[in-house]
Amino acid sequence: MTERPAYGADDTHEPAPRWLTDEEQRTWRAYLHATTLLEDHLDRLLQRDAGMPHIYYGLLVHLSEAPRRRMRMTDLAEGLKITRSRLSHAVARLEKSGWVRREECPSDKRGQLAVLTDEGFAMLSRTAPGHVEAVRGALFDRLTPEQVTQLGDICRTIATGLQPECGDLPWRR
Amino acid sequence: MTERPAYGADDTHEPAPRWLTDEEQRTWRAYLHATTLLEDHLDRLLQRDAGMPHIYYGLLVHLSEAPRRRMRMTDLAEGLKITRSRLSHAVARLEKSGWVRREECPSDKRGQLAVLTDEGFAMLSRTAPGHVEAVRGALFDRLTPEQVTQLGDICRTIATGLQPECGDLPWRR
DNA sequence: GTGAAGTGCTTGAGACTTCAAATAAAGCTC
DNA sequence: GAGCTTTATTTGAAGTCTCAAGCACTTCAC
Repeated sequence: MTERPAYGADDTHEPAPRWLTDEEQRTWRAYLHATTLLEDHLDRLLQRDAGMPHIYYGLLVHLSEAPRRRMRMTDLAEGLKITRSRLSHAVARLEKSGWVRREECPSDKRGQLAVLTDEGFAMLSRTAPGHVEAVRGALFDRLTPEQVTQLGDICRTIATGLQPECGDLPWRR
Repeated sequence: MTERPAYGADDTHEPAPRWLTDEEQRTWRAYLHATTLLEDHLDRLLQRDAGMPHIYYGLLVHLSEAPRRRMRMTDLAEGLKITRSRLSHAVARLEKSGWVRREECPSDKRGQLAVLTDEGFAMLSRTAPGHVEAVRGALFDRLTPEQVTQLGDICRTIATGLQPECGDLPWRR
């Protein structure tokens, strides 16, 4: 994607782009393939077993772990690393399915709480084992324990660098 | 997502699910956060600079490297790890923008070739340096060379396990 | 308090993805 | 070479995501 290309004819006076090395390039493509395939795979499985894409499923899991199984919309969006708008649409959809319910926030009249319903909880109970197996089968059963540690470190580094609050670093242009 | 949960009440006679360990769980969440944030980040940048999501950009790059800058639809879909249907829609959109053109396949009348236009090539030349910088800034400049190697190995392992042809392994249920 | 600015959340339109169904051309078998 | 199956691709509808407004409430400063 970001390779030292045949294009990028360097007759401008821009500073020469630091193209990716061969290894970086191979790694980048492997990353794109792995993440594309894994997301598709999990989406397909959860669509079949729970009738929703896996980000929606993650939303329900997140709620299930919150005190009283409810959270402010903004906190939920931050926890899931998605925009409020996307969350709003997602909750609307999950509300229609009956897995989530909205409640007014007592302390702030602008606020809304997303609440996991009993039906939602029951659905998680049913589908969680299958989902764990899918994640294991695609990821953890294929990696060595060292690789799991490495992947965790790498992902934390990437995620940290992309948190919204780091929004105006130079490479964000 | 796939944790040892409060739900999953184990009063059934199913085999006990192998819940994720703490470290696996942390790694899994870090993975989800990193991939979500990185995809959003690159999408936003490329939407701004090239007017398309980064998978479409990847499509153009892939074409730019092919002999005569053209490829059969099916090969392109496989190379990008996306479905033919998605590719079909994507090419239709890129055709409207003028970056890609379709051609009949001489050897197989069912076939179509996606061809990168000169305008598409020029657009890549313009935007590639910025895109490399974005990928570097978010990923390679933050990882050690060892981590880049590790990430490559890990992603290749994941991707290999999810190739379409491995479609009927037990954990795919 | 009152107005200005900020925060929390939703909405609608347009773009993208998925899934299932449709078309058209190969290839295979008798 | 006539059917049957398979392969290559497209289409349309339904669902999801993004972006830019929009509305309602809160906070801050005077």
